[in-house]
Amino acid sequence: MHSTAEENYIKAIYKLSGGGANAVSTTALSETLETKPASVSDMLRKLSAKDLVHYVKYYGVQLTEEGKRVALKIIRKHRLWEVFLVQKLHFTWDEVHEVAEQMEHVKSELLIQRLDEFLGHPRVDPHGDPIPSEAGELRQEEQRVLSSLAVEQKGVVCRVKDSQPAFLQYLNKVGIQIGSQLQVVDKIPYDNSLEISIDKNRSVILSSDVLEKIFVINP
Amino acid sequence: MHSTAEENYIKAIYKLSGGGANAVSTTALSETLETKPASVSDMLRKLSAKDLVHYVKYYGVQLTEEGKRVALKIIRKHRLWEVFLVQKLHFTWDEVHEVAEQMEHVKSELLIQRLDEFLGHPRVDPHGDPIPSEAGELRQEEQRVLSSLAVEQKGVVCRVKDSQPAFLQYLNKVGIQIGSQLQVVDKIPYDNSLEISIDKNRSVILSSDVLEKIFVINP
DNA sequence: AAATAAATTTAGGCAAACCTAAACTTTTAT
DNA sequence: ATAAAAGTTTAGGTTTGCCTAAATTTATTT
Repeated sequence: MHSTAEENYIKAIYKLSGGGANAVSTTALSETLETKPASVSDMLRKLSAKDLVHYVKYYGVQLTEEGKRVALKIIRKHRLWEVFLVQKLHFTWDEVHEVAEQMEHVKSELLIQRLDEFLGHPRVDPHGDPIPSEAGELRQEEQRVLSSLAVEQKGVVCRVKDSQPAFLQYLNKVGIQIGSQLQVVDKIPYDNSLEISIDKNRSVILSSDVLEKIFVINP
Repeated sequence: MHSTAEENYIKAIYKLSGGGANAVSTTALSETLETKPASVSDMLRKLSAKDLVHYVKYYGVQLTEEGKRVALKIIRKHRLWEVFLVQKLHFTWDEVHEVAEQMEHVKSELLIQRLDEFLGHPRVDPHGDPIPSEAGELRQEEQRVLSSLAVEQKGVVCRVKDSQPAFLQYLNKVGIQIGSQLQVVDKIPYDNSLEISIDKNRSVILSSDVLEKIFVINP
C-alpha cells in the first residue's frame, strides 16, 4: 500500500486540481502540505514512478486514473470518519478535521465497509460534502435551499450555512442535524415561514431567515 | 509526542515484562516486534535517553514510571477500539487486532474520552482483558469462575477459557457474550449444574463443564 | 530581445527506523 | 577454568521524507 505521506500528497493534488481536472503547481502543493517546494519535487518523482501521477517538470502534476481512485478512497474514509466523530462522538466541526486526518490512513477495507454500514450509508459529511461510494464514485448531488421546497416535498439536510454557535445550538435544540429527514408540512404565506416535520416524529415552524441557511438533497 | 515505533516498543516491553515488573531481553523484544536484535538495541538507547525506560546493556530493559504511564494509555486506546470494533462494527475476535493496532496510535485525548463515553465506559475488552482507566489505573479485577458463584450471586462475563468454534457458537446461541450480566438462579446439586439468568431476560441451565470455562467479575 | 525575477529542480545532508556483519559480553559446557 | 555458544552491541548502510543552498528553467519587465 501507500505511505501516509504519499496519501497526503495524492489527496492534496486531488483537492488543488479540483477533482483531478487541472494541473497543480509545486508551490501550491508545498503550501497546502506545509513542506518546502524541493520536498514536493522529490515526492512527485516518486509518485510518478508509481504511476499515480503524470508529472511534467516545471509544468505541473495531475493524477492518473489510478491516482484518482486512490484519492477518492482516502476522501471516502476521511468523510465517513467525520460523520462518525460528529454524529456518534459529538465532536464539533472544528474538532473533527485533525482527528479524521489521522483516521483516514488506517488500512482496512472491512473497517470502512462496516463503518459505512454502522452510520447508515451517509451521503454527505458534516460539512455537506459528498462521500464517495465504495466503487469510488462521487456524484455531487443537487443541493436546494430549504426555503425553496413546496408543501409535501422532502429533503435530507446536507449543509448549514452559518456556523455561529448560537445558530448551531438552535438547530440542535430543534433537532435538526446533517442527515435529518425533513418534509414540508405547511406553508404560512404571511411571512414565508414553513412548518417542517423532522425525522417523521416532530415538527417545527422555521422562519424564512432560518430556511435560507439550511440546504437539502433529495431523500 | 511519541512515534508509532516508540509506542510499539513501549507496549511490547510492558507486555513482556508482565506489567512492568520484570526486565525484558533484547531478543524477546526483537521476536515480538519482528525486527532484528540490532534494531532493538538502537531503539532502547533512544527510549533510555527519553527516560521512558531503564536500560542496562547486556542485561535488559524495564519501563520507568513515565514509560508505564505511556504504556497504559496505549493499551487503553487499543482495548477501547477493540470494544468498538466488536460491539459496534461486529468484527470477530480475530479480525479485531490488526485494526486496533493501527487505531491505537491516533493522537487525540478528546477522541478517547468520547469513545469511552460512547461505549458506556466498558471495563474489559472483547477478550476479557481489563481496560485501564483514564487516570491510567489498571485494576485487575478479581475474576471468578462461574461455577464458584452461589445462588443469587451476580457476575459480568469477562473471559471464556475455550476458543473452539463449537463452544463459542454454543455460547452465542445461548446468548452469553463478554459483558453479559449473569445471575445464579438455582443450583442443581445432582450434577453441579446451575440455572443462570442472562441479562435479566432469559435463563438457561449450564453444565458444570461449561461453568468451568466462563469467568466473571463483580457487576 | 535581453535582463531580471520567480518558480522549480538538483545536489548534498539529516533523522528515524530498519538492516547486515563484525566485535564484544555473558552464559554454558566441557 | 577455559573454550565454545549464545546473546548483545557497535559500526556502517539503506530507504523515506524532509531540509538548505545552488543550479536551472520559465515568466515578466523594460
